[in-house]
Amino acid sequence: MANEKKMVEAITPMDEDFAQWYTDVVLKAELVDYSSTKGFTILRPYGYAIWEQIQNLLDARFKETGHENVAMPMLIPESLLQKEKNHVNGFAPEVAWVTHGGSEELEERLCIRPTSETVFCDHFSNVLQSYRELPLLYNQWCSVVRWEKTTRPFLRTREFWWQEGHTIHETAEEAIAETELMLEIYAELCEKHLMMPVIKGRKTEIEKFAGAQATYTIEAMMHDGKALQGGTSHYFGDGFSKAFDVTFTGRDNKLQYPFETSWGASTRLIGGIIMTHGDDSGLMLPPAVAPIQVVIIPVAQHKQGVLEAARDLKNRLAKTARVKLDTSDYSPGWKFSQYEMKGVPLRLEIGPKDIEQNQCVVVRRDTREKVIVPLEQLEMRLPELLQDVAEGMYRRALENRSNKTFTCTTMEDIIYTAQNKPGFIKTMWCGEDACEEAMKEKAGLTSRCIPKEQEQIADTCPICGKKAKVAIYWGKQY
RNA sequence: CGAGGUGUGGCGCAGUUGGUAGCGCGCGUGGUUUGGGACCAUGAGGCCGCAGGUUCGAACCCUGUCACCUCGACCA
Repeated sequence: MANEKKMVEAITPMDEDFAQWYTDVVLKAELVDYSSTKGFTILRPYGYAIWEQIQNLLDARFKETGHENVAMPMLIPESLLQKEKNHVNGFAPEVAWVTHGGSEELEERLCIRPTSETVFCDHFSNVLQSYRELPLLYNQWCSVVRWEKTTRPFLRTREFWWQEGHTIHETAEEAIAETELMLEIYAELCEKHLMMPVIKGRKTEIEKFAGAQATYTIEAMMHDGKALQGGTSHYFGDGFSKAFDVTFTGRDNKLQYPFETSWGASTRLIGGIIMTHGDDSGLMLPPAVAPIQVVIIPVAQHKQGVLEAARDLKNRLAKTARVKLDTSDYSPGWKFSQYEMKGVPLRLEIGPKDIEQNQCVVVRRDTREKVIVPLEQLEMRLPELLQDVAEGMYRRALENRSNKTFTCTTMEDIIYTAQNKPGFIKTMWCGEDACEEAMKEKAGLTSRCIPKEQEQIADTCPICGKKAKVAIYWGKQY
């Protein structure tokens, strides 16, 4: 009977069907809703609030490192998009076009930005005069459109929200340093705030961004062993500058081309949080980005003094954490489940028994451990407990990644592992495109990244047998 | 874009040999409850995805079409 009731809103167990589990969590935690436009989703208040937390953390770091926010047009003339040929080839299959203004057909069709390198370059070419103005360190928060064939909330939608940084520098060294700095900032966001361990590395020629000289990435592993790219940082050299004729007068009074970077992180990170930390009870949010860090649930709230005590706690603790008090008429048990589903890191229960003893019960979302805390100690204990939850989340995520990372030195081993054990496969690689393509055909794996932290696993490439150049991660990606 | 599947109140579903739609959850109202998804009473809510066709009669049969989901190929 009680079971029947549970079934109604139950989340599909992860091990039964991970994809369905994901969809259930996303909808039941009220993060997104589908819209009437295929492939476009609505970020609901709770989902958007998580994004705002991520924005705040990233934006602060961008500002600290000298970047300025700007807003660029969302429509790009076709001729502009065509200027860099690798770039346009990479994006052409997935751009949406505006062909009419009102009832008038446009002379030149306009693409809805899939990314804004071209617009930034065009602008840079208009404003840049002298080396004295460099570097220009710009960022914008916006949404972009890519006409994906199949879509999933957060992971692959036709419109997604992100930030895209675009910078130009006087020298290649400076631009490369910028690319690396931004990758570090993304890694720091993931590791310190989202509690997602990531592998920093470089993309192969095949996997790199259209038009880039080098693409850097942070790769995280989801609970099911698949990879998710958490952010990318590209070094363009002067390729775009030349294509868009961005020039400045150098120190030597000669016309020069600046060196350029771009970097981005998107709402896909939220998908990463869900699939890294979630469990069969639903979402589990890292305290740093949880819109509600502590939910206060009064028990027997109609009894004398309970609501007053709960309100008092809420007011007091508002300075310590993001606190919500739920005084709705649902039963406490219902609220417990509800906020677990929504991933709130800590739950604070206060009822008549607690009030009598001047204490409350705090329950961790990650372990469900109950801690009795004297009311006067809350300001001290809550931050500690939030920290404990965060560390526990990181530890479990790291453990999952370790358990699902396999080192292979032969093709047989790679194929067997790829077919039987979801996760990352680490091997040596000769650096040839042909071997990378063979990996896809034979093992169904794509390269994730050439990790920054290199190690010598073997001397030869397991695919062709020739001398190996680097260690590389393979996997299946979202 | 290939292969498969599903469209019936907000959600999940039932609907027999064709006879004009029902259940659970949720939602509203009143009351009793409250330490792991409470209970009683009462109420609102449905062009059966859409368009044709067959038939005296279609949620059900036929044709077409659209949307969504899953799996592949492509991507943050």
